[in-house]
Amino acid sequence: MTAAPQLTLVHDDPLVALGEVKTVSAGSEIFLQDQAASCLYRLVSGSVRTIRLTEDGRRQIGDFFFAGDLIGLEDDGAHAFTAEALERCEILVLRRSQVEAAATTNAAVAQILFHAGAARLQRMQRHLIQIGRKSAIERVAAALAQFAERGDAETVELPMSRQDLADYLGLTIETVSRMISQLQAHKVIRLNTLRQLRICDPMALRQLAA
Amino acid sequence: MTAAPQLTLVHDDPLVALGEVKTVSAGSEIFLQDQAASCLYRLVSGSVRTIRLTEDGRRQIGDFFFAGDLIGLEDDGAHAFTAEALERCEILVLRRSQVEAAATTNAAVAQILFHAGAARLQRMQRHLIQIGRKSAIERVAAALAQFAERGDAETVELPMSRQDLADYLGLTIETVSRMISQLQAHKVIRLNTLRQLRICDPMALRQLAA
DNA sequence: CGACATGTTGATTCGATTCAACACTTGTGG
DNA sequence: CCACAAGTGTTGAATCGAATCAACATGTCG
Repeated sequence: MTAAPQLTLVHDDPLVALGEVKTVSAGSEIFLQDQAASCLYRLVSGSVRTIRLTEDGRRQIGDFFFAGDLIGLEDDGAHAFTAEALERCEILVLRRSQVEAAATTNAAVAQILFHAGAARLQRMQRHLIQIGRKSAIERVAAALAQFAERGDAETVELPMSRQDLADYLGLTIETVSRMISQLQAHKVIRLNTLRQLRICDPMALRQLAA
Repeated sequence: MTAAPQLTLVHDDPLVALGEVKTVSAGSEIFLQDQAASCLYRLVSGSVRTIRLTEDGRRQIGDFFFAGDLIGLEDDGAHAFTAEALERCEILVLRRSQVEAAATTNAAVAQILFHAGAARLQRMQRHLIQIGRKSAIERVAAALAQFAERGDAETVELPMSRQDLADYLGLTIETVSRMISQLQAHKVIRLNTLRQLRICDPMALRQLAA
């Protein structure tokens, strides 16, 4: 479950031979909603959000991605979401056709795709429960706890805006803000800056995340 | 997107050789939450729901499955959900290890797994948006519209209870009931029985589904 | 420094939940 | 076959949590 360190990842990764690494600047798009999905992307460094905009302007964040994650797996024909770099990113760009071909001859590649796909589905299921059956405070606590798992320290970086968080959790920006304030008031977390916080009471956070 | 007729499916399916068909009676479990996920299941006939129960008793339906669907794809180590037959079902039981092995030598099998996985992810994304960003009436309308796509007639069978629908949509049973009543009052649908309805105004339904 | 974007906080409103009563459907045994 | 009971679904009234509307604070960047 825990991501291998980056360097190891890049060197061991049998996918590396199948594509090339590109650098993407903060805020720019990696692929667009409704575009043909001819590529897969392995995020080498940085962080990415996937967004879907509905006709009437509602916004849903599909997920946030970090180093090691495979992006674009769910898009068979066309991309259902737009992927945007939250900060400067390095991404390994892979032709979908090439990867699928490789998977039939190289068991390691097939393994990677299976596991990445299954992991993706499990993350989405967790996300579904978060959104479908949890209160505002639980959703925010769960999201923070989740980000904390990534960086193993108790210091959590939030590369995304409050609006992103809101659209990820199916809440409004005001509610997210209120819940974060509430967590602070209860000494569960402490904001260093708006985008960086320390988890003071991990137990309480996990409990709230339910 | 539209499921092939059952017979064709079973005969053409390269997975058939890899497993055996079993019959499951209504209400019984196909696999259990947190159980080791050693098998995949191809639903040959009938319908299935996947459920997750949280410690504190909240219930979330992962999805409903119908003939042709592949169940258990998302579960790499252990099953995140319990799968239960909504009615008498025939299921093709496949050893996961065997299928994965077959995928590396048989491109058709690999294809099936990729496509099924991608389709699953896309359904979940749609589900996520439904739950995260839609009102009660939109969620119910979207769910009915979705079921209507399956059976190509305007008559829709609902093999699941109102409670299932509620837990699928992240609503309460009362709200689901109210929304269905409302759709009836507006002549968008008409209940034949509690579990079977006719869509009188497909345009309006699609519009409400947003 | 000043301007604009981002985030916070408060007051009010609104939609969905909760609690409660009632209706319908289904299955069982007398 | 009917009576009854249990399960399932519907409807109404009151409540609650999150959204909305609005003002203000803070952070960021030219």
